[in-house]
Amino acid sequence: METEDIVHTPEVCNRHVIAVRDALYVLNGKWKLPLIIALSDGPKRFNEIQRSLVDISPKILSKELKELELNEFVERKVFSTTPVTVTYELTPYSKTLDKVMDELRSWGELHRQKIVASRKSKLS
Amino acid sequence: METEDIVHTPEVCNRHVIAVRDALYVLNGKWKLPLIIALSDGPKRFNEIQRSLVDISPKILSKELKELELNEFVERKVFSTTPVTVTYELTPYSKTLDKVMDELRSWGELHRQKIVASRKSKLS
DNA sequence: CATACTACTATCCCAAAGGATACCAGTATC
DNA sequence: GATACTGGTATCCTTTGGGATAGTAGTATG
Repeated sequence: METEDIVHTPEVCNRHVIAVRDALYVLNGKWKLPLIIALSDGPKRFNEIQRSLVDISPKILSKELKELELNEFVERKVFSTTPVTVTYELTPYSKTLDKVMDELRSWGELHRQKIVASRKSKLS
Repeated sequence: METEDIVHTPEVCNRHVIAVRDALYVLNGKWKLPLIIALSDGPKRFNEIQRSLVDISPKILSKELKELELNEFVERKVFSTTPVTVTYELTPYSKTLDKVMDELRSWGELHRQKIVASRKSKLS
């Protein structure tokens, strides 16, 4: 049942390439995932995010948040306090990324272990 | 059982960010995944790959193949025919990416559908 | 003897990503 | 009146990714 009866026509491969690229296009860049993870324990304000992700400049943070908003991973809420406060929080749609993130995370851990192990064996 | 008893300490989040970044670091760029998919139906020679991935220049192809080799996704084999031929093929380790790729692919398809749907609703 | 094939490398160039710094309006605080 | 807070923008700069083009050594083929 789990056997690989995959057909390797150029068309099928091409669809796969496109789908995977679509996914990576949305997730790539230096800050998208750190941002999503930073927001995963609740809404945060602009300056709060900037403080928790050390070394991100306001220009970059602004740009990344806009992109996350466009992709509907993040909702921006404005409160008319004085001064105005703005919060950013994850949308329900962002939860559809959970399995992708889990796989990326566990594979990333596996790969790091492998790298470390192969470094050691080369020091033999 | 599937409930989210995730602890959101900065340390845990940080480990997650690092692992996910490690994974994306290996997969990103314009050509890594097309290359892996291109090799998924068997070994290919350098010029064969270049012909099947239209528009990749030899410099880029060479660089990408070296990186894939470093990460042990691809094995390079030299045959002393005349002229020398070189083949590239996926390693068993590259199969550890299967689940990641599947998740990325299916999420990419989901996301594309969402984009298309939301475009339509905005044309209302 | 010229051309084509093998697998590349070298050089130069352009565009995009990312970052540093200064600045904006408005209000509150010292 | 100076400073600090809110959430950003504007400008300039550097780094990185990627691409175009030409060239390499050695052999074979016309």
